[in-house]
Amino acid sequence: MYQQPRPRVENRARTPGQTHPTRPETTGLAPAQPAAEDEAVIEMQGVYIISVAARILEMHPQTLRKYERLGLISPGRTIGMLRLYSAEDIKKVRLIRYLSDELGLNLAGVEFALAAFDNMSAIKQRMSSRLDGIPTAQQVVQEEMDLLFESLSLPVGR
Amino acid sequence: MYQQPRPRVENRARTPGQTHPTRPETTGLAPAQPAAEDEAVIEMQGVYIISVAARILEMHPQTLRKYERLGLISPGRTIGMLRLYSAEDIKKVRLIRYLSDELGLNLAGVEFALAAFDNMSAIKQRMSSRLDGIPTAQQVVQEEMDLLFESLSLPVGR
DNA sequence: TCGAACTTGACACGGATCGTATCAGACTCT
DNA sequence: AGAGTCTGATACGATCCGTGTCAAGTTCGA
Repeated sequence: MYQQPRPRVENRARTPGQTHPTRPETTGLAPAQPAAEDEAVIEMQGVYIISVAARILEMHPQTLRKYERLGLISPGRTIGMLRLYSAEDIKKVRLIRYLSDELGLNLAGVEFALAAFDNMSAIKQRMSSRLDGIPTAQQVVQEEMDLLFESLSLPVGR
Repeated sequence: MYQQPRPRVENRARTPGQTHPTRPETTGLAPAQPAAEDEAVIEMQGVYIISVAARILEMHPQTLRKYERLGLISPGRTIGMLRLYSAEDIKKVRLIRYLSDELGLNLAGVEFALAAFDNMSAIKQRMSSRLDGIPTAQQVVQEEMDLLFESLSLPVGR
């Protein structure tokens, strides 16, 4: 049914606390689609409230909230502060779950891996940019960095 | 009889079917340092048996053995199979402890981080090598990759 | 406006991990 | 000979993680 055991460590990464979330004014995020029975329809919308996202991912809603509390994901919000999970968010949760379940990382490790992944992407971008006039070198960097991503058992596209 | 808890690296090939650490004949694993006759093998320039290494690191010997069992470190051996920790090994244990204690990674995360680090070093090397004729590009790669190491809070020199 | 579903924080559980500790029996090295 | 190390096995107390529940308040579609 649900998930099995996980490793350890719980820590930082949190936005400055407030007793209650402040609504971001008139932020016009598209409201979640009402609960249609057909999940295919729901998936096509690309934005889901937590209960739908949890169902899609087959994970407990509390787990998704915890991931957010730890700063691993940052789903959008409705004007009324309801969480809205985009396709990107769903994808990221799947990556988190892979790192946790398959590789056995705890959440601190997941945080580290995600940061490493982001930094690698950024550096790859910077190198490519700085090698603008040298296509040969750009090619090399492209190939090798993709190799690096592969070696970490991480999907290249995020 | 070996690792079950997690799909983890279990290596350090050992001759199977032997009751106990079999000494690999007279040619087997030599101490980390080639020359061995002089003085006790134990005390040679930066090479320590487990009890000494544990004292230096202020860690439990069993913890060091566990790290080795998980493939995180690979100390040398005397002809009699006693573990010999080189300065490099000590350094690596300190890195492991940093990742574990300071960053909160579990051992699976440490394994991931060490692998990532090794892969990054290797890729950096490969890029530099392939950019042999383009010193400008080599410079860029050098700088950016060092930046990447820094961003991971990892010591550049291993 | 009603009610379902959401928000928050808090607390607790079972299982797993990790460092530490101990045991017995065999072996190494001074 | 004796201290120290080797092996595998077992066990412990903390801690972590996913899950679950609770109360009290809010949001939003119908």
